[in-house]
Amino acid sequence: MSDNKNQDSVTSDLSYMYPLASVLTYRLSKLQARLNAQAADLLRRHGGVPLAHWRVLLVLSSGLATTQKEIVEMAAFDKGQVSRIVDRLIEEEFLVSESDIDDKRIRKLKLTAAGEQMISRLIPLMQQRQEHLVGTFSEAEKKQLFEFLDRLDEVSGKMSL
Amino acid sequence: MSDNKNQDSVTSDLSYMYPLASVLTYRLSKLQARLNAQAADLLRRHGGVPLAHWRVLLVLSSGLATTQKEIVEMAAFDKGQVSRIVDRLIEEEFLVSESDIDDKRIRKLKLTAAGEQMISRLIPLMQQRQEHLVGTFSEAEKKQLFEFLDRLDEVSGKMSL
DNA sequence: GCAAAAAACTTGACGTGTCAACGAATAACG
DNA sequence: CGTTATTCGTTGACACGTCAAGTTTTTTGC
Repeated sequence: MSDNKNQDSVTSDLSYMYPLASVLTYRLSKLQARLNAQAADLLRRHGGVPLAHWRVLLVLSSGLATTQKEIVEMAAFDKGQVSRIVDRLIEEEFLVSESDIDDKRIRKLKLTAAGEQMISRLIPLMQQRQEHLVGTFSEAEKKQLFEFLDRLDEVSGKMSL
Repeated sequence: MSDNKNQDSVTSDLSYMYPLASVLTYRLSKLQARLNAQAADLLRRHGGVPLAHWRVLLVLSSGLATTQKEIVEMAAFDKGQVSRIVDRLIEEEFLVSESDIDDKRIRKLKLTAAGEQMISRLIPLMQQRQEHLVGTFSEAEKKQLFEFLDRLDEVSGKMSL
């Protein structure tokens, strides 16, 4: 009832100077923002953790990572951010760390019971959300969508101006 | 040569627990990150301003907004952020403001010569970038892509868990 | 072995984004 | 009118994200 409405007029208005792609990046960033807000909101309302913390916990819970380096590699997060988030998660007792015997640089990370509990409580919700998001896409459409994203990934990498 | 590689293994590894959509959000956020980095890099390398500042300047230069409120409406930015960015742009003398005679709450914003110059220097680059991004998409594909985004926008709005 | 390079993590600085509370000015309307 | 509601903008607080420099420990390679 207050601020931003008219998504439509925005894109069409700006488009006279940025025919498509700026509108594309605009659209993508708005979509991203909404998806993040939705996820963060879901996590908050169900007594969860901030979104970025959730993502870290999730990677750990999958068993695919036990160190910060692995988290960074798996999820393409920033290592600095991961370092700080892990600190917080340890403070909040969702994680414990022990230093590796063979390599004292490494923090081996493990979920606590509280951590496990939080994850298993929230995972079903997040899965429902995922279903909700892609539920309207047929298999063929999903495939196409991902192909588009692949192509955008590719061109978003190399550009030398 | 250092940190994150293997986009592929990431998505496929995580997908065992998050069949598609989590991968979708993952993919979108990575794509977003790359696009932003690309734009920010382009702006930085050509002596420009930070990305968010650029976006504000762009809306102003289009003539579609002359007040903060209008910027917020046009671009769906946060008004707090716009307030601070406008402050900085004024400090850096890309903008000037004068208070409206009829409504003393309002800051009427105008680009300075330096502001205009910066915009007109960077716009061609940004346009090239846009071309680069969507250049490989046919008209039909663009249409399809945008239809997908519309649909995702829609479901990303309403969800009550 | 030992110096140099690299790895794992930390820290600082800055930018981006969102939310909510607030102040000042204007508009609504009884 | 004058009170109340609304609007425009500011500010504080916090989460998120990126980059670069710095520490400690391990590896590499003479």
